[in-house]
Amino acid sequence: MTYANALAALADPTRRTVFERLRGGAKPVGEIANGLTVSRPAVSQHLKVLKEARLVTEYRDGTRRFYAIDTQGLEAVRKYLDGFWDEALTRFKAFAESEEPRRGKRKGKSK
Amino acid sequence: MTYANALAALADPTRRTVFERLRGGAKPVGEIANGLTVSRPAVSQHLKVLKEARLVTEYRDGTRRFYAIDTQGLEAVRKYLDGFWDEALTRFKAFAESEEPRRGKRKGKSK
DNA sequence: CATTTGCGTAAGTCATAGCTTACGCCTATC
DNA sequence: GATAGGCGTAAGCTATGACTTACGCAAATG
Repeated sequence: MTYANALAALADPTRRTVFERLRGGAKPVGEIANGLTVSRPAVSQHLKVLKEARLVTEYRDGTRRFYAIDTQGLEAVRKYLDGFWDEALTRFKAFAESEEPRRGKRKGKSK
Repeated sequence: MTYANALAALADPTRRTVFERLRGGAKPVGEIANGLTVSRPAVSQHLKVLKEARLVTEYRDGTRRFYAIDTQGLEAVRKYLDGFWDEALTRFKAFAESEEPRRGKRKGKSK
């Protein structure tokens, strides 16, 4: 059930920011934390969560710890989401959209 | 930023259960809540969150409210995740994997 | 028109998640 | 071998989110 951990990990905004900072490639913790509003220990804690969710990998070089994106967690989430694109689902969706207007008022407001 | 709401919505286990119950097609609230460990009002609150995240749509039939999966939220998340599959990323991943063993100990243990 | 069915919403409780500061462990360097 | 850099972890605080019960509203039903 890695997809569950990955979803929970990606749900937090600052943790997503940490994760997104790894887009360009592997970075040590200090560099990741630099410029963020939260403290460096907070970043360490986020990285721990991301690691357990298979979203990042870690390797050490001297005194530093480099973190890089791990595609395992991403793939797990992707697979989970793909399970909702069944033809049965989209077929129903088409049905609902043609049925709904007859029922009456759809709430057009966004938020 | 719908993907952010969708990720937050899918992070909760019981909310995911609610969402997954819509796989077979649209269902009224009572039917969704039936068999779950949480109360029906709790389900209503979850559906509200899912709706704001564009993960479900709602339409009414008499006194009932039917909920069905909305692919908008799913697509938003999918797009977000796809942004991490850049060639630059996978290229780096290959680099890291060839570089890492030389550095020494990789932590092979899972949890 | 009173009652029932099917919901959403309000209010309040409780657990948890994210943050901080303080501390301690490695590794490198002098 | 002492010092400094780079992190992870522990402990504690606080906000938030998931739940409950109580209530109220709209549509169907008699």
